[in-house]
Amino acid sequence: MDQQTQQRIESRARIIKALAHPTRLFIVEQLSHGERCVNELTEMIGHDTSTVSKHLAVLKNAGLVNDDKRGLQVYYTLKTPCILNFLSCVEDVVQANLDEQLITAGGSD
Amino acid sequence: MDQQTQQRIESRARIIKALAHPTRLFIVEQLSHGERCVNELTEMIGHDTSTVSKHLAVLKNAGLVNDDKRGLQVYYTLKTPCILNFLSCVEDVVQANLDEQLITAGGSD
DNA sequence: ATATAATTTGGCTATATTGCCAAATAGCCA
DNA sequence: TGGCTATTTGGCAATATAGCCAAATTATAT
Repeated sequence: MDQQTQQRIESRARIIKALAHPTRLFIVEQLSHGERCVNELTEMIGHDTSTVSKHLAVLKNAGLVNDDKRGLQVYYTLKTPCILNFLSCVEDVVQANLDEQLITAGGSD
Repeated sequence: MDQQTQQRIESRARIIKALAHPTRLFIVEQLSHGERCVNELTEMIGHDTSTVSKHLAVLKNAGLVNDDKRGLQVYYTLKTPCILNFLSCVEDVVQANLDEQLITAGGSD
């Protein structure tokens, strides 16, 4: 594997990693409905504000969200709507896995 | 956040997590060109066979690949082609990030 | 200036992940 | 059976991640 391939793959992995956490997926889903400030997200998520803030920092670092400070609040928005298509693909996999489990469970043993 | 939402999101995160590693992304990319056995992948990746085998187990557990033992080899195939669309979206984000860095680097300071 | 509210940062512990080595397993062939 | 090859499994050490609390930062209003 040449170095260019390596780097390309690592860039991608960094972004996917940023999405690979339930809380951050939830945030992305919320932002797909419009901007949200840290406080709103924190209330929905039920973790410490600092934890939510750190998750947002991860998403921002990956280039997935933008932040916009207005007054005391910082409003976050989704930067890349195509992420949502990605998520619907992931949902297909979830469904396929469930179907398979049904088949496995229902099959002869 | 109700329990159903929680579970849905965790299912998704599990799958995304399986993709969130350079080696596993590389494997998925290779499999998009056709089936590969563990040995072939190991040679390309340059890690221990056991390491590659464990990465493959992660992908399999997430329902992303199938394995098929034929003789001594185990051949792995991609189970969900839509994953590739997902990756092309990720690539868009990579590009957007790069572009932004160029702008930032070139901007006035 | 002070008080208050929203957010971020630093620091800590607990847990999870990665990669290696060694050993176990599975299939083929003599 | 015994040897050989491909793959998986177990176990360990190093590193990364997540969450909490406390403290710092930023903006508003009195």
